[in-house]
Amino acid sequence: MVENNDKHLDATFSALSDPTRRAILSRLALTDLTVTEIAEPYEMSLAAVSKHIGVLARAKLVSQHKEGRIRRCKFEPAALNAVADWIEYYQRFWQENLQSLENYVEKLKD
Amino acid sequence: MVENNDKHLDATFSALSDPTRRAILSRLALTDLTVTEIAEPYEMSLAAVSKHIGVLARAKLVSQHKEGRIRRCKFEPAALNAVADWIEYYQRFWQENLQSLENYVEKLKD
DNA sequence: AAAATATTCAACCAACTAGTTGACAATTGT
DNA sequence: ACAATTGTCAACTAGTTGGTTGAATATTTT
Repeated sequence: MVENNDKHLDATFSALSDPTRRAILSRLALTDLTVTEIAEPYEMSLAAVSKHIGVLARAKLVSQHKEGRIRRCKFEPAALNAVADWIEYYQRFWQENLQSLENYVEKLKD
Repeated sequence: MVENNDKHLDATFSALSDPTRRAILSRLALTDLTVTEIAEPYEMSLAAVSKHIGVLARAKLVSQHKEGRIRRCKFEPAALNAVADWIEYYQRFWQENLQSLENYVEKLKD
C-alpha cells in the first residue's frame, strides 16, 4: 500500500527541496549506485552523503539493498506519484487560467 | 520571465513541504483572500501566518495586491510549472518500469 | 588473524525554521 | 483628532537541518 498522508507528502517535498538530494536522484535515475559511488563527486563527507540518502530513503524515493558490505541504492519513482498528483490537482487552475485568457482573447475578436 | 534555476526549485519544494502552507494554497485556489481571512481558521498568531504567506510569496506561489489597508492574496499556479516539469521528467522512469513490467508479463504468455 | 573497505552511528556545531510577543506603520471609521 | 483594523517587523525561543569528526560494525581480502 502506498502511504499517501500529509506526513509522507511533507517528507517527499522536503527531501526534494535540497539540490544535493535532487542531484543524487538524477544519477540514481540512470543507474543503481553504492553509497561510496554516490558520494564520490561531492566534497562533503561520506557520512553527510549517507544522511542525505537516509532522507531520500525515509521519503521512499530510494531503496537500499544490502549486498555483502556494500549497499546498493535504487531510485524509486513510485514515490513521486503522491507529489505528482498533488501538483496536477493545482495545475488545473493554471489550465483554467489559460482557458480564461483564451476565452478573453477570443471575445476581443468579435 | 519565469525563474527556473535550482534556487527557485529549492524554494518551491521547500514552501510546499509544510502542511499549513499547502492548506493555505488549497483555500487560495478557490478564491482570493486577505491575510486575516487566511489566518482565521488557525490557532497560530497572525504574524506566523503572515510569515507563511511570505514563504509562499518568495516562491511566487502567491502574489499580494495591496487594497487600502488590506492585502489580498492570490494563488499563482504558474509557479508550479517548474516543479511539475521536474517531477514529470523523473516520472518517466516510473512509466518505463511499468512498461518493462508489461513487456515481461507479455513475454510470459508465449 | 589482521588489515582494509563500506557504511552507519553519536556527539557536536552553525544556520535555519516555525512559532511567540510587543511595538510599529498605514489606513479607515467615528 | 482619536480609535480601531490590517498587516509587518524585530527580538526572542525551541526544535530541526546539514554539515563535521571519530568511533563502531560488518564484511571482504590478504
